[in-house]
Amino acid sequence: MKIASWNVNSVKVRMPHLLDWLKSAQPDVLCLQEIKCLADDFPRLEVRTLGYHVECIGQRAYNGVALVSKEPARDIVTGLPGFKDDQARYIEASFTGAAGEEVRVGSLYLPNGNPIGTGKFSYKLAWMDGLHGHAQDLLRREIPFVMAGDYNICPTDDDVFDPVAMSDDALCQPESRARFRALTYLGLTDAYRVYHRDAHKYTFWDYQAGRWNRDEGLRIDHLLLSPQAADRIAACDIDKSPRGKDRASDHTPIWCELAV
DNA sequence: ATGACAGTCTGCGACTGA
Repeated sequence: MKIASWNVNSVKVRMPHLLDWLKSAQPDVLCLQEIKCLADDFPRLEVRTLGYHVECIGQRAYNGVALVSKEPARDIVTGLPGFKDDQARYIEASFTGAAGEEVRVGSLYLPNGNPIGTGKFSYKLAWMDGLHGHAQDLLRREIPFVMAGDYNICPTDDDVFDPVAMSDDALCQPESRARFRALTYLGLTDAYRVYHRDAHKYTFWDYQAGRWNRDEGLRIDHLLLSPQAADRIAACDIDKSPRGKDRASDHTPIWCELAV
């Protein structure tokens, strides 16, 4: 089962790239973030033409997350359980692997948190605490699950093109990183690091200052795997090709393959 | 250097993002 995550920065604008990527990459489940529209305005028909189902939670102009899947989603949950949130940042559902095994997949868009020292940063930390609590609940079920999305966290300085320039950024704060590590201490695995140990591998490049052309980016989109999912991981990589297109999102997809 | 991005709607400027 191929599971991917991509912050598309407006699903309407990115529709051609989204359709191209679904056709070429053939993910079983694609988690989208920043669809930036109401759920009713998601361009479902085009995606349906390729055989994919859509479940999403949206809002006007900002945020919004979706699950795009070959198989219909089951037991859908919208909003991070146990966390009162007026922003559309979480959706989760179950899918069935080839061997008939249930896999739970969450698509999350963690708050950016800038600038630090404001309510935006405390909201980010509270959201991460909520995610930690929900991960604990899912772990008790002992089923394979993947928490996929834009975490807005660079786990270490290796994940940042210029750690000094980013030292005051919410994406690199010790409090943000500690909470990301706490998820791994629960037993979750950063799928990318199972296969890739090298520094300076990115999933995001700012539109400004020629960051893409200079390969100056951030690794902020992550696939966190439960122990039962990590036991079945067969591959994981970042697909940089969509970022090089005209009118690209500032993020590019990350995907993993689970042998289920 | 009056610059150098890209989405959204309160829309032709402000807000948000990372």
